[in-house]
Amino acid sequence: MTDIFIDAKNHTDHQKFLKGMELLYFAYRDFISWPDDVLHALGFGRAHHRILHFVGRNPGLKVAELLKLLNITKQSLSRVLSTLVEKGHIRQDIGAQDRRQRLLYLTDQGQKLLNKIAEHQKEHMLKAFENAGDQSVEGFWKVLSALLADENRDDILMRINSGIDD
Amino acid sequence: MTDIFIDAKNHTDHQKFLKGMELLYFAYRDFISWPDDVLHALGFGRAHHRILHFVGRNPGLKVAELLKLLNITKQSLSRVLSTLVEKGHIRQDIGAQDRRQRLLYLTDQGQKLLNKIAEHQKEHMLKAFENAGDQSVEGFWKVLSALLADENRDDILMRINSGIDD
DNA sequence: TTAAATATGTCAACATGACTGACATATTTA
DNA sequence: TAAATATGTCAGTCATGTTGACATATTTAA
Repeated sequence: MTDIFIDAKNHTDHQKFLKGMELLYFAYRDFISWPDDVLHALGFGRAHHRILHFVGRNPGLKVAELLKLLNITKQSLSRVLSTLVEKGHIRQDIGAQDRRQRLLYLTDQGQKLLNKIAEHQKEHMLKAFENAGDQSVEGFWKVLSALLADENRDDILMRINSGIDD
Repeated sequence: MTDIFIDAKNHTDHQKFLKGMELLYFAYRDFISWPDDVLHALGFGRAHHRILHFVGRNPGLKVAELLKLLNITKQSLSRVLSTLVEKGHIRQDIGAQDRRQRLLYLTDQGQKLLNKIAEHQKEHMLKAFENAGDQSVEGFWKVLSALLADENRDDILMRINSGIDD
């Protein structure tokens, strides 16, 4: 690919917009929609994966926090979360200070499932990062951070970066 | 935000993966899911938007090409495309060389609708690009290009870059 | 010239993951 | 003790995808 296709200065605003929009659409699609045998064999879908992911990343997450992260209603969450609890992938502990709260944790089984699911995506993304180079990865992060909704940005960046500087 | 949160060298592979994955998820979601009054008032959804977009970008697109771009079945496309044709936003011309083909074009009405829909997203993305800077935008494009599925990459990049060097 | 392949469209049934509205229970707070 | 809060559940709906079967018009190949 010749440089003209990457050099942002050679693009009009409208071309930048179209390119960003289309690349984001196709790349997101290709990244999330791989043949997901593991999940499907268990009767799970992407909604289950998302819950496993965020509970794995935030052990002790409260139901209300998960709802806010996923930006869905409790009725939507209920069906999906219930099956994960029933099948022993997620554990719900009663809150220590507030006994109304349910604190969510992955069970060992849930952790194993999550690891298995993530394998392919991890490989895919790290290969892309390697091909693009560290400087491009930093640009990728910067643009994505800027694309976040203003109301969400601080919250999300804090969550995402927690643990990086440990 | 201190530099440590952006410097890729300070991340382990697993941290890079998690950060890329979550940022991509949240940024994509925030970018596509704005309060879409214009579409909704007409009884249209995101599927309609996608068709308007790709037909607008590729005038004379064949149905088969659109199906391949969107990666959906013709049955799925049918419902959505039909309503767009019925309501006068898309025109289907019979192919000149091959009369079995239907070549898709936006009508003036369709073009107006698309412009209206794109307004907010264009503003959102260009503001993000401005905040991040041209160098980051180039990194953003590079990583997204690398994230495309290998089978799709050449095709998609050719489409996306067509018109940039005119 | 006819048979097969191709491009498109349509009917029907189903899956997933969202939504709204109404209501129930347990627990904490004012 | 009453109100607010955190969670859960029932029931119905919607948007968008899927598979399978079949129909029509047109082009291509034997």
